[in-house]
Amino acid sequence: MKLATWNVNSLAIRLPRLLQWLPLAQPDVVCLQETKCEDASLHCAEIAQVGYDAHCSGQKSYNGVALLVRHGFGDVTDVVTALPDFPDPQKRVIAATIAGTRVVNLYVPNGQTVGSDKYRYKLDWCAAVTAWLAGEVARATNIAVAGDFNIAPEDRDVHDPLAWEGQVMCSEPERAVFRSWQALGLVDSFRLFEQPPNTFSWWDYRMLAFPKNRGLRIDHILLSPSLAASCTACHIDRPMRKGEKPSDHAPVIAEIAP
DNA sequence: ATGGCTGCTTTGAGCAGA
Repeated sequence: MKLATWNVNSLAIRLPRLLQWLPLAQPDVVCLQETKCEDASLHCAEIAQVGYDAHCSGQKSYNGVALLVRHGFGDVTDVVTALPDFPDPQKRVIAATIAGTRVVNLYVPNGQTVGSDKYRYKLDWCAAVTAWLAGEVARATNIAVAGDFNIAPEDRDVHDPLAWEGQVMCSEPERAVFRSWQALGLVDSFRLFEQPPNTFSWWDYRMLAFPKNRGLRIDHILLSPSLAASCTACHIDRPMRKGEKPSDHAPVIAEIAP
């Protein structure tokens, strides 16, 4: 399975790029975040034309997640679009069993600033995810948890660790969340392999951050031990951040042998 | 030191993102 995650920052704006990219990258499963559109506006027809079925949990203007599955890849069952015991109008999660692999797609809240109400919401939301994932991991041998985590797990995932020390996305409570998901047995697929230093998945639109490579690695694909054992590659599709109308995030792509 | 961009909004200046 070729599994990708990409925060598109508006599907409506990014649709041409998505439709170009799918046939080139040829992922089997894609986790999209920040679709920013209701389910009826997901352009399923155009996506189907390039060979993908879409399953989504969307809302107008903000948030929204979708799972794209390549035609013929396998059955899609047990679709879930909400966290149990955490009522939330914000659409940030979709999970499905795809060809026997449980795929969980997360758009973790941004958190704004440490100590803010939004930061509290981020930590509470993540705690609800942790409790839910424990059950998901126990039930499924093959499980992948992918998405925009809005957490840079280590200093090497940050262009300027001193400037970011203790800031949102790098704070200790957020990094503890990431480690608690690892403690469930999930493995950071990116770190299974030798990677170039200063490889990031997000760059601010401002401050010439991308040309200066002032970014963070906040988009992740975690794999159960079974999937990690057959994972042959993981990379960040940096060129997707270039050119006309890029998202501020680049896709992360993991390849898992059958 | 601040903000610097992009996308959204009952089309406007303001919010949100990270």
